[in-house]
Amino acid sequence: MGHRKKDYFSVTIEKGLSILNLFNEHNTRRNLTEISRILGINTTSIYRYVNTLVDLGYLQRVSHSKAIKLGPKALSLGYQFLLGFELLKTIKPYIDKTYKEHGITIDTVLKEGDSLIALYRRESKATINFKHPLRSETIYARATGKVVLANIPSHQYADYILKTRLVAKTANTITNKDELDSELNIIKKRGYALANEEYIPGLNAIAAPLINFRKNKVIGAVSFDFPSLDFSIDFIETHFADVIKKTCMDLSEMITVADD
Amino acid sequence: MGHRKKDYFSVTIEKGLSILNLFNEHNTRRNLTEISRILGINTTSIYRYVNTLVDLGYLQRVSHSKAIKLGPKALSLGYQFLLGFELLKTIKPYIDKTYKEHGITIDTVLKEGDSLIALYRRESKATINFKHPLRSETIYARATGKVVLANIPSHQYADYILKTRLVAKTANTITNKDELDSELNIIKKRGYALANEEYIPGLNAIAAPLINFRKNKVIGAVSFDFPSLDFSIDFIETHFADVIKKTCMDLSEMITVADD
DNA sequence: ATACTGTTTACTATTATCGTAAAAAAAGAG
DNA sequence: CTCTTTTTTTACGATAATAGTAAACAGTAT
Repeated sequence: MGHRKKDYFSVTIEKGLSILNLFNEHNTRRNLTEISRILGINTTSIYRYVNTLVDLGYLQRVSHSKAIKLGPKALSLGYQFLLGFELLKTIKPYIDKTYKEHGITIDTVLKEGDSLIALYRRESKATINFKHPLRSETIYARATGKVVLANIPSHQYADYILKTRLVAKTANTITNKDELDSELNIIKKRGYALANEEYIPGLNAIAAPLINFRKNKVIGAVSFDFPSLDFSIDFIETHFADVIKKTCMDLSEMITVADD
Repeated sequence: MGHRKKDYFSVTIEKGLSILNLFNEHNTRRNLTEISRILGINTTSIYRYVNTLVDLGYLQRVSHSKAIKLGPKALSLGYQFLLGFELLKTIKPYIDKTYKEHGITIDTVLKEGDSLIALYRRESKATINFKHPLRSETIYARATGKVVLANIPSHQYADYILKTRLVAKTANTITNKDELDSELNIIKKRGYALANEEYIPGLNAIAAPLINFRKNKVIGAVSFDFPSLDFSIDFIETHFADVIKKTCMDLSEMITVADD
């Protein structure tokens, strides 16, 4: 019986990748025990896996220490992934063009389960560098997240809202489910979402959804981000609502065509 | 006996990663048989592995076709790798600063076995976009490669030159071993390498090595790239030799400290 | 010295994977 | 549309890879 998730699934590969996933911007170094503890896998197994990954060059031992860090192979695989990701290739030129036209910060995200994944970002020099995470779970607090939630099928939203606790990221985060409901209704109708410092203090945003028209499914969102000090929500809405709707409509068409 | 490379090495992980490695800028889609053929692994095994990677989100089936492409998990892992790679974090601010000061195209590469891996690149707007590969094997034809070769231990160079056939990338590529030898001697002495359209027609470059002083080992190189039409080799040498030497000296110090 | 924490090695039982073979599903040809 | 060819998916027994215990080893702190 074992605990194989299903047939034709390789648990070993899953474990190997879960190790690589432990390394990121905030955790550049880890040791065996730490990895073993986090993943709940026997030290000896971790030893074997890490050894393998070191041999292959994806990980590297830090000299004179037991710490392990990412190796050069990881770097080149990283670049390969970015360059080989079709959706990114499709949207990048268009985002770049829009960025040049308006000189604003543009954030593109992809829906993955109940999270958002950073797809591509261009930053206005004027903006303070707001640090968005690569993957964010608190999607109800972001313009991109709200516009995604507003466009998923209602049963899917019901599931989501049932298991999600609305935690305040800032003073403005919507933490009441009824309030979120009616906000999402408005968003769905008008085709874009606004976020008034709901995610990060000092950050205002407007977002519209990316839709695969063939499957009639929301797959992500695009947002324009502004420092709230210089750009009020009203100003953003009057000046950028049409732009972002147009941007997302164009991108959605490109995506639908590219996605077969 | 099997064919385990050694104990404490997981063949399965190696295979899983070799599949992911097949996807890149030029090959965004592949099918099972293709993967099986390239890697020389049984179709059924590939089926299991690909299934796993699809389940985990690293790969994605293209709808209404048997093709497979990279999935969102691959994208986020890609970003994670770039952000989590310590060396990149260390050198990036300095390269950015140098870029801003001089407004030239700067290429940073890492030595990995007998290849060079792209570490970080800033491009001058003025330059035509020369497409450097992420990983290049013909290192004897590049300024960065030559400066690396000039600084590896002589026995290592002997090994390298024995197994390498010097193929002409352009009319100017050095394809004679004796000629390369004396060129490398000069490079070693003066501390920087010049490449006069040896790699890509129309591209001139000057490069200096990145050295880990503690281990006394060359780990990569930095080059400034110029369109040969506007920048002669002589001009580049007189104006940028000192700059690149200083740049690499500073970076080498940072690297030595950061690398424990 | 001694205890403590973390890494590496040795060694079998277990079970995941391999690989043959055959069924099913697509794709292509006529 | 039918037949052929190619590709994907399932089934299953043999085999070899991995898990995991236990113990040795290395490094660090007390």
